Amino acid sequence: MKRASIKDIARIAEVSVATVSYVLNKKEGSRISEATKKKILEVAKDINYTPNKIAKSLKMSKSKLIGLIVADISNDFYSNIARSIEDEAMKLGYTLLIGSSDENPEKFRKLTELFSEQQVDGMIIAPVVDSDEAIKRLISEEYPIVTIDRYLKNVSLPGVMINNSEISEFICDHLVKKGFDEIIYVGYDTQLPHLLDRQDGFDKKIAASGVSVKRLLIGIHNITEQVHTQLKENLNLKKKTAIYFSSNKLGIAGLRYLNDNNIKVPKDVSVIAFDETEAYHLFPTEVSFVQQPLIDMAKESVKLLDSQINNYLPDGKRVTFHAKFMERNSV
Amino acid sequence: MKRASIKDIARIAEVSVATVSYVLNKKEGSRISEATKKKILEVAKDINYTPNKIAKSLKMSKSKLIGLIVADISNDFYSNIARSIEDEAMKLGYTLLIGSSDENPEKFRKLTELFSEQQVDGMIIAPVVDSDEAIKRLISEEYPIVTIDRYLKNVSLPGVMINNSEISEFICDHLVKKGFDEIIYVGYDTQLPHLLDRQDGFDKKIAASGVSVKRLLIGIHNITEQVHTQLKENLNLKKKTAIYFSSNKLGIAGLRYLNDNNIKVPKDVSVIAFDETEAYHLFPTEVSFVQQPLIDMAKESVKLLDSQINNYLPDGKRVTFHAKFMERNSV
DNA sequence: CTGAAAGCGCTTACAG
DNA sequence: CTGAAAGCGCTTACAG
Repeated sequence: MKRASIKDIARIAEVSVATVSYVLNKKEGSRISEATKKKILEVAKDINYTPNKIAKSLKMSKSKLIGLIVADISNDFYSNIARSIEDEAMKLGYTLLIGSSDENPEKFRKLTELFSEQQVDGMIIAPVVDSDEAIKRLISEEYPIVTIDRYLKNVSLPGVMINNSEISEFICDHLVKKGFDEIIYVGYDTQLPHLLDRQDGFDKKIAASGVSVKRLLIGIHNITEQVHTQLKENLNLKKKTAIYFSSNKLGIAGLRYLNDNNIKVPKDVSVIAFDETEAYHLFPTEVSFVQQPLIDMAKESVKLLDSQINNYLPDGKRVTFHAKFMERNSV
Repeated sequence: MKRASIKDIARIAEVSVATVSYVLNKKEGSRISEATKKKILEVAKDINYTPNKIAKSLKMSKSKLIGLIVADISNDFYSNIARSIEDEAMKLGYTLLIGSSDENPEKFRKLTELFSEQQVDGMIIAPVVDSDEAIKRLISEEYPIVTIDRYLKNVSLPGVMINNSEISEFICDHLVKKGFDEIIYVGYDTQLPHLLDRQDGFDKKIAASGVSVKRLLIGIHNITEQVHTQLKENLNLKKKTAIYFSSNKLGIAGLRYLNDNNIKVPKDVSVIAFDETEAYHLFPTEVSFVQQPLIDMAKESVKLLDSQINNYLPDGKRVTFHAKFMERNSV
């Protein structure tokens, strides 16, 4: 698997490696005769030359690699983000390294380390709980980073996110106005700021409304089982109830519970979920959901990273996108 | 963002870079005194040293990078595969580059080129139609490659796949035995061998059965719309009909059509789908489906690649996994 | 218009 | 037990 190098081209074309490099990189400044140019290009083609980007990276201290750390690439939400990031990154000439943290700070740290050792030019990350130290380490090394979806409480980093609190306020208001006896908030038992925001927005409005409320907080493992157990214990069909699922996983788990137990939506209970997934469309009733502008967020995250890499970004710029309530038939 | 190198460690610890390298790599052969060892490790920690894998890669001609080319990372099927590949790759010390081909041979070729220039140690690929040339190019460069999900007709490459033909035969038999008037096969209008196999298995059995059959072959773009149109035109509810959707995308599109048009499963029509997705569980009826052992396939693909990279694999080894029919309530 | 040379950060065979 | 040196495949300031 020994591949041709510019040295080989130089030898065969009887020029110096410098000249080869100039020609291959189409540098304008240095005028090379058309004759040698042509010869070099021919030889390159003949011997199937492909540049070694690793060597170039080493010399240039630029790898054109960016690292993406998500919680789990097999989660619809993140795989959709990854796809848009991939497209945008390619446009700007970057190749994408991907890793999943599983919400585990140790895995997260290892990924940052790995990516940093691979000399990625920057990282797009979805921080996990207790990842502050790993991130501070990156910052101290002046690593370009952009957060996506999530953000850090104590560190100001460029990033993209949605208006979590506001959209939850809106959803809560919407449900309150419909006159439910009880509203159930299904969220995670977590310290992730963006999820706390989601809950806070809801809490603020529900408190003001006086409507009866239950909060089911789910641990991040065995989500499906936990959601089932909690709903079983807490869902009272005698009351006119609405459930607000604050993530796609929670929504899917909850809808599955309703389906399995033959609970009709919106007849027996009303539902609003978070994030879009094809599954919502296959449910007996089309599910109303909160839609994040994933493509725009992903694209913006790459742009933010790219400007950081090229040093023309004011520190800590955070871009907030607006989530949209997509009303269907589940309320 | 200038990071410390072994040169810096050498200078501060007052030893040679060779010695630093030996210590950091814990080479046993060369005995270094405990004192210098300790000193070097201390200095390394003090100045926050992290190895530059790009430099190492260049020297060693091994990048510990592997490239994964799927059709679309935002497709559930591939993101699940990617996740398992990621886990297995990490275990073996590889980092994963990911790219989506969109079934486009030109994009596919670009990705192979990109990955090859980035000096990945090998690639796991889902070939697209007309990608033979790009792949032959890789082979001529003796690039370790493993195919996943799909395979090539004219080139013998190590890879993992399922028994596409057999499982379709099984599904067809199963439906024939249930005594349907008509069976509709929904597949792709494509030349991809593994999908043709899927269709061939079905065709073989349906021909022998004498049951009335329709084949709806869908182009790879605007799948949802096409499936809707085709089903609208071809689904005759007066006959006792079963539909076999031969991919997850087709299944989801088809089930959505049935849902939107209030067609009941299995009362009005019976359904079997391919691949697992959460969406199948949210459908009014639990959908019977063909399950591929994704995790095992993904793990095996990494192992195959790793053995190829390390040169202890007989050429062209192909591993066929057995898909499983998961019977639910949709027939 | 073209080339010799230094250097990016590593590893390792060799010498002492 | 330790170091000097070569080399992986590039780029580029400099000289001619």
